[in-house]
Amino acid sequence: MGPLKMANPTSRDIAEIAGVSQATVSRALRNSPLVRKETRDRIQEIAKELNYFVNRNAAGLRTHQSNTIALLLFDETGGADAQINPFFLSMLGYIVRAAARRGYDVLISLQQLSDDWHVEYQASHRADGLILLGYGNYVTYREKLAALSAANTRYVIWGPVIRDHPGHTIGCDNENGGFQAAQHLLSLGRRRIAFLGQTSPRSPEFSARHAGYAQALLAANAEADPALKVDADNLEELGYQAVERLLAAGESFDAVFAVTDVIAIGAVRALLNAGIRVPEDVSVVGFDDMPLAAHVTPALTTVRQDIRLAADGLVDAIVGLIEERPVESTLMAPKLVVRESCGAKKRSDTN
Amino acid sequence: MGPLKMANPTSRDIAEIAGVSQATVSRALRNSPLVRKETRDRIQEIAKELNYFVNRNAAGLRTHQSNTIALLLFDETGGADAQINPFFLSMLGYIVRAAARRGYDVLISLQQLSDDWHVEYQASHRADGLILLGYGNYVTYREKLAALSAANTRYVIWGPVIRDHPGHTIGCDNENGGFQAAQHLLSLGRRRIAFLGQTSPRSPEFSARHAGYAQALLAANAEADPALKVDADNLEELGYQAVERLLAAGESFDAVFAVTDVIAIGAVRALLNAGIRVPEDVSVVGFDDMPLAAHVTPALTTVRQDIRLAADGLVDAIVGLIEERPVESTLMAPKLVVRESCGAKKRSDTN
DNA sequence: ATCCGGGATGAATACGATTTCATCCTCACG
DNA sequence: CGTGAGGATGAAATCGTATTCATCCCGGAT
Repeated sequence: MGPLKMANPTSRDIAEIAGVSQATVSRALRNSPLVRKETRDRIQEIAKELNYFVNRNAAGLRTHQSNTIALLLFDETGGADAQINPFFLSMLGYIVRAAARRGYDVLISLQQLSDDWHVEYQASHRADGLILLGYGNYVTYREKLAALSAANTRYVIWGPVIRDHPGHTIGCDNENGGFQAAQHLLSLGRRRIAFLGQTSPRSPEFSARHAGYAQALLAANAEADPALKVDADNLEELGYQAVERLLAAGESFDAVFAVTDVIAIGAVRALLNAGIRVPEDVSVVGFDDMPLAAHVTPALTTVRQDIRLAADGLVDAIVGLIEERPVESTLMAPKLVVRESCGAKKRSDTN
Repeated sequence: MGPLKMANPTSRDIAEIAGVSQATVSRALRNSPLVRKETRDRIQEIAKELNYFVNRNAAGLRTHQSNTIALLLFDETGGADAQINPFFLSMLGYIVRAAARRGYDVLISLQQLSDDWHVEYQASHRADGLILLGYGNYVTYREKLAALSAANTRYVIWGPVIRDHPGHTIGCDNENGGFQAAQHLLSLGRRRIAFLGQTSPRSPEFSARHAGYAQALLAANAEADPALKVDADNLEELGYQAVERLLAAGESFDAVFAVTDVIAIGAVRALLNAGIRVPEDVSVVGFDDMPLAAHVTPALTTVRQDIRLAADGLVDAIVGLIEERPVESTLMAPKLVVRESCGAKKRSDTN
C-alpha cells in the first residue's frame, strides 16, 4: 500500500509489479474474460494506485482507432473574427455529451470555405468520423462531399436532406417549418407577411423555409408579394438593415417571418427603433429557437428545431457508421413555439 | 502521373515509390534540411498524389506529443441537460482559432463536479495541456488543482488570480469591473443600487465583483444596503426571480447591478413585466458583454471582458507551458460598455 | 495410466512514425 | 593520389499497446 509512484508508468511496469506479463495487463485493463477475475482485480488496483492510464497513441496505433469524433464548423460569414453561428454553438454541448456517452471524444475545428483539411482528419487517424455543421450552405457542397467519400471518410451532415447526394444527413423539415410559421401568422389575421433571408441555392435550407412560407400563403389564397422578400445573411445587423430597407421602400406589412432567430432579433430592433410596435403593429416569427429567443423582449415566437434530438441523431449516425451499422438519413419535425412577438399571447411568464 | 492510389498509404509505401528509405520520407515530410531539396520535393509530391497523411498515433507515440489541447468546461448549474454557460461558449471559437494558429487541435470535454477525468487527459497522451473554464467556482478548487499538479499536468485556468495557489491563471480584474459598474450608476444619480448574484466563497469571481461594487458605493459615501443584495446563480430564470423577490419584499431601488449578463437579462424581464421601465425607472448594468447583450431590448450596458484577448491569453499560456517557456499569470482589465439599459444614452443604433 | 480439452498466461510480433547511429559518397585540400 | 570533412541517405532501435499463437496446467473421460 505504500505510496509507490513513478513518473509515467507503462503497462509493462504494471506487469512487473503484478508479477504477470504485459499481455495480461493489457487484457485485464480491458476487462477481458480471458483473465481470471482475481488477477484482473489485482492488476486494476495496481494500475489505479500507480495512476496509470492507457497511452492512447499506442492503443490507437495498434487498433487503428482514435475514439474521437471531429466536429467541423463552417463559418457562414467568413471573417476570421466572426462569432460562430450561435445555433450551432448551442448544439455543441449536446453533441459532446452524446459522444461522451458513447465513449467518444470530440475534436473541434473551425473550417473556412477554402480549407481542405477536413479530408485529413480521418486519414491521419485523429478522428474516426466527422460531423459537419454549416456545410449545407455552400456551393461547393458536392465537391467537398465527393472528396470525403472518395477518401472513404465517415461523415454525417447537419443540413437539408437532398435525394441522391453522397453521404448521410440529419436535418430538419425546413419546408414544413416555414409553412407552420406563415400559417400561424395568417391565422392571426396577418396578410402582408415579409420574408427576411437569403434564398439562393447556396442556402438550400433557407430556400426550403421560403418555399413552405409561399405554400402557406398560397393555401390561404394570399400571394407572396416579391416586394416583401428581402435578402439577408445570418447576422443580427443584416436583419436590422433588411427591415430598414423595407421601410425605406415604403412597403406596408403587418408581419415578418425571418428565416433565422438572429435575423428576427435584428428585425425587431429595427422595428422598435422606427417606432413600430411588436407585436401590436407587426408580428414577428423567427426560426431555430436558439437559447436567447425566449429572453429577448418581446420574447420571440419561433420555429423550434430540437437541438437535443438533432445532436443525438448526429452522434448516433456517425457512431453507427464508425461501427459499421446501417444508418439512414433522417428528417426531423420542427415545432412552432408561440411566445410574445407574434401577438397571440400577452406578455407574461413565457417558457 | 497515373492515378496511382491506394487505401491507406504509409510512409513506407511512399518510400518504395520514391525509391528512398522510409527514414528519408519521414524527414522529407517534416521539411528536414537533412534531405536534399529535390528529393524532398519529389517525396512531398508523391505524398500529396497518394493522399497520404501522417498517422498521428504513430507520430505521437514516438514523440510523446499529441498537439492537442483539451478544453475542460465545468457546468456550474449541474444538470446533464443544462446549456453551457454562454460566456464560455463564446470564448470557445477564439480559443479554437488561437490554438489552430499555434498548430494545436482542441478537444472539448464537459466536466461535472464529481468527475476526475481531467487527470487522465495528459496521462493518456490525449492532450498536451488543459484549459479549464468555470473551474474557479468550485469549493474543490484547490483539491482538483492539486491533483493536476501532482500528476504533473500542464494546465491554465480562466478565473480569479489568487495568490499562492498552484498553477497559472488568466483572469479579469473582477473587482475593478464591479467598481466601474457601480461608479457609473452612481454618476447617473442612482443611489439605491441592488446587487444580484451569488457571492459565496464558491464563486470568488462574483465576490470580487461585489467587493468592487461595495467599494464604489463607499467612495461615494453611499453604503451598500444588505437588503438590496440578492443571491442568484447564473441563470436567466434566477435573475428574474431575484427581482421578483426584491419587489415582493417591497424594497425600493433605482438601479440593478447584475453580476452576469444572463442574470441581468432575467432581471430586465422581471422589471418590465412588473411595469417598471428600464432604464427610466431603474437602470441595469450587467457583466461579461456576451454576444447577445447588445441585442436585447433595451440593449444592455455591461462590463466587457474581452473574450478575444482572454482566449489568446489562455492559449498563449498553455502553449508556453507545453513548450517549456516561462509563463506568468495575467490579470486583464475589464471595460464598461454603455448601451441603453443604464439610461446614459437614448435608444438608437448601438454598437 | 493416458489422453484430451479448455482455461489461464506468456512470448513475440505488428502498428507507423521519429530519431540515433552508421555508412557512403563527393569534393577540397595537401 | 590519399585523406578528411561534411552532406545525403539507410539500417535499425524505439515508442506502448493489442493481439496472435504457443505453452502450460489441470481434471475428467477412456
